[in-house]
Amino acid sequence: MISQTAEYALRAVVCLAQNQDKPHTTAEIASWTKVPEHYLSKVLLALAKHEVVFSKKGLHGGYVLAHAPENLPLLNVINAVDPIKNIKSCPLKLKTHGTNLCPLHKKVNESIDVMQEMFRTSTVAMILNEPTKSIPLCEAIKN
Amino acid sequence: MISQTAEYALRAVVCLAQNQDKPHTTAEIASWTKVPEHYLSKVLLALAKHEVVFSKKGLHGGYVLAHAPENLPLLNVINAVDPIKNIKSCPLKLKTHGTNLCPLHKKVNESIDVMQEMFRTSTVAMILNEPTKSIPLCEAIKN
DNA sequence: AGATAAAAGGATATATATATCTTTTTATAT
DNA sequence: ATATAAAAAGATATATATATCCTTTTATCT
Repeated sequence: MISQTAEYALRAVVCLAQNQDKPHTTAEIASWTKVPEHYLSKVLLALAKHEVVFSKKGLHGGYVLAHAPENLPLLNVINAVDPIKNIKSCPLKLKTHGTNLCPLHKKVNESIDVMQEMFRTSTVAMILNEPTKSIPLCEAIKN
Repeated sequence: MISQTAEYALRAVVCLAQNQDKPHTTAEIASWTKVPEHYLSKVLLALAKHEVVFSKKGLHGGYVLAHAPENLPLLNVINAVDPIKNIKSCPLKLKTHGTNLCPLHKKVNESIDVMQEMFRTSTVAMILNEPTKSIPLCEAIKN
């Protein structure tokens, strides 16, 4: 339901949230998240453009989170790379429908709304703090 | 959130549900639903393979619904052409995670579940019967 | 049986998403 | 100032989804 690119973006952001000590390079993040490095570079670019992350150029540069994990909904991350878009008007371009969606498209739209709402109300902090055996991106397992 | 192909499939099925008098040809359905005819032909093939529709070959043939609209969840239509798949195991192939998803992938999976549930509990009949000004696929508007 | 209408199937084209590689620009530290 | 590390940008490749066209098979009617 979310694109591969959005999944990559989420991984990168979770990774940065787990390592807020200093900027991290694309290469580092790629290795941790198992995302193809040069593709990740584009993903991080998009995240920077949307101010989800902050990029620091030059020596000892890299990427850092632009917001505290508590203030960073997953939806913002997804929308930076692959926006979840509502249906605004009839996909069949039926003139009489226009912006008044028929039941079919209302239902499809409703599902999009629900999805947005789920990701809007889930922050990166929630992902980090949820009690679990499997730590995101890490082989380690809690006891 | 659902693919173009899934949208086409939904349109075709709603169209057949609105016209259950006799089999309808790919060309007819294409014209009503505004789906590219030759692409629709493949979509209908997939729907037939999954027994969502029934195909009748030869003269006066075409496609008919294989089930009453009341017994046809939208999910069945979508899954015939573009299955909504849950995440079964860690996308990073982390050995220690395996089938025990981390919070990030649990959340993503949860959103997939919700989506499935919405389309599972919505039937084609519900789409047809919902009171509305905009009738699916039709320019006509109710008063 | 023959003509015809329709689905089924195969081959190909186009567009979009995903991925890789190389060069350029920018900032930092010495 | 210079060297270096890093992001940014550009160009290209690959894969997948979407779309089109053409041929073959199947069923129906006269």
